[in-house]
Amino acid sequence: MIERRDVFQAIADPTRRMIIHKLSQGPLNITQIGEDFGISKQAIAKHIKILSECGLILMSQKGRQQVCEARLDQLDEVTDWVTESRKLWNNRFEKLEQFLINTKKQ
Amino acid sequence: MIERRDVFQAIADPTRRMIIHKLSQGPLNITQIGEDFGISKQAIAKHIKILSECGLILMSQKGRQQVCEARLDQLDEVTDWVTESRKLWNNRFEKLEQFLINTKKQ
DNA sequence: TCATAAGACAACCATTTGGTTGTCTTATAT
DNA sequence: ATATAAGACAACCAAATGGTTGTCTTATGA
Repeated sequence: MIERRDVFQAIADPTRRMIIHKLSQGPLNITQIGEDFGISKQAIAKHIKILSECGLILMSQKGRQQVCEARLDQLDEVTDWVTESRKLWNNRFEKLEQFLINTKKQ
Repeated sequence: MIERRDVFQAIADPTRRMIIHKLSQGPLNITQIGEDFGISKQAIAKHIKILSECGLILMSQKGRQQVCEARLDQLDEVTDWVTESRKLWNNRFEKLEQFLINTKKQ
């Protein structure tokens, strides 16, 4: 099995997508993030760990609080892959056409 | 736990991303997709099932072959979410600014 | 015609995932 | 000064994931 724990896997979980959405509007600590979610603070902390491990959020200490800040540049990896796949997909007919031309030649 | 098995989860696996990449260039049957991957045909078939379940590929019978064709429109869901999050994130300073203005007023 | 290749179906397995609870440390606010 | 809130750390758990192998059915091509 190949190394996982990348941006794609990070945004695969709906809870983590909601966390990112929430943090997009400004930094929050772990307790604040946990509000509105029906899960324990520990569960949130685990999600935070995953998100920070792949660079989607930045942590900073502020007293006893752990402040989380979104850092969405890494999402480029996702849009890049989608764009690339879409590009290939849109060209798929050209490939077919080329094949038909080559076949006719013979 | 919330319902998973969506496009985000489908593209979370690197093998499935490679399958999509391969199919972006034209339809293939399951055996053909399996070539170059170091895993069993059955494993490939499982990935195909997941991808077709969330509409990223279309299946069609051709004799005893199962032909798979990419259908990447569903990836909009991903780009839409990324775009939306990015938009919020880019506006986060305006929010802060507004807060500071309101604070000064008092 | 008949061996064979394509793939469905099922059982199984180890690891990962997403969550829980409990204990411990340490800043903070009254 | 001290109760308390924030969160780290660890152990635990059920379910999901990504893979395997074996058997069975059925089109196909020599």
